[in-house]
Amino acid sequence: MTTDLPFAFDYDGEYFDVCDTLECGQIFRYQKLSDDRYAVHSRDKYAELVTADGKVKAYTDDGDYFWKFFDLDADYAAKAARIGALSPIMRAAADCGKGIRILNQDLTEMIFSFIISANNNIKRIKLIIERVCNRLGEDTPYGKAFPSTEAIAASPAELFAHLGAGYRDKYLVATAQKLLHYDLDALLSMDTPSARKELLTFMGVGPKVADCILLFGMSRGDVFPVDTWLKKVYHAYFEHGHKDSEISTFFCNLFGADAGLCQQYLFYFQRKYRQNAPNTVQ
DNA sequence: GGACAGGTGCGGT
DNA sequence: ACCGCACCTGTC
Repeated sequence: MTTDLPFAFDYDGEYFDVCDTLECGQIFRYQKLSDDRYAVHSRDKYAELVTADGKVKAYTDDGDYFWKFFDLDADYAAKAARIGALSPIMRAAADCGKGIRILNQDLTEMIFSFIISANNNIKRIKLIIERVCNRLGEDTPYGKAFPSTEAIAASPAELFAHLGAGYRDKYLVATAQKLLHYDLDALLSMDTPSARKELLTFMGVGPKVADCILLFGMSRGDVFPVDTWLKKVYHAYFEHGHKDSEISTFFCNLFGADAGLCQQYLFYFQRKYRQNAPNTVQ
């Protein structure tokens, strides 16, 4: 245990699996310390989570923040039961991923993180974000904070290329400069379709990244990010009639307000049991 | 060495 | 509005 990190709360583990929650593609700033211990960074905050005897214990300076971060007020037993009742495949996916929580993360951090995630794999995304934080983030008692919009906007694009972001370098700077004079509270107050349309005007944000920002950074459960894994899921377990660009809408119509959690269950299910064809990302 | 995974921007239609 | 290609890095 990191020294002088206070105990904050514990939570029954049946519907809160730290490993499954952190490793299903919604967050990139975490480390596995051992089989039952994980470290998590969000903004300038830090927590360690220890799983033992069917319970998760959180150690952090800001228990309120991480309680909300892990969505612990929501009833995932009810959600998983409702989703599992939809079909045999959703039953299997919900049973497999019932420990997943949809994280409530920082909006700005999600925008930059998922721009980096585009056309990229989790291992490399984690590495690039870590380098960006080390280079531009403020010091905290437990490591670097996620960089400010100002710090990213003031950096030359070449810096991000040098840190491994490749051709996404200019997307980061362009979006940071746009956000300098942007009202994110207005974005947060929009309905989901309007906010999605607005996010699509950000450089480096397409349909998939916009849906990830809405789901993980704006607490919008009624979106369904479609990446290559979900395209495989669609063709393997659902239909064949839709073009790739229509798959997200198909799943949103099917799952409604639960679409985002259904996506996480299916993503995790596919990665856990069906990781034959695409990159085996670790 | 060469193919390919991984989403978005852009130019052409 | 839709389609096809370029883009960067890592892995097989």
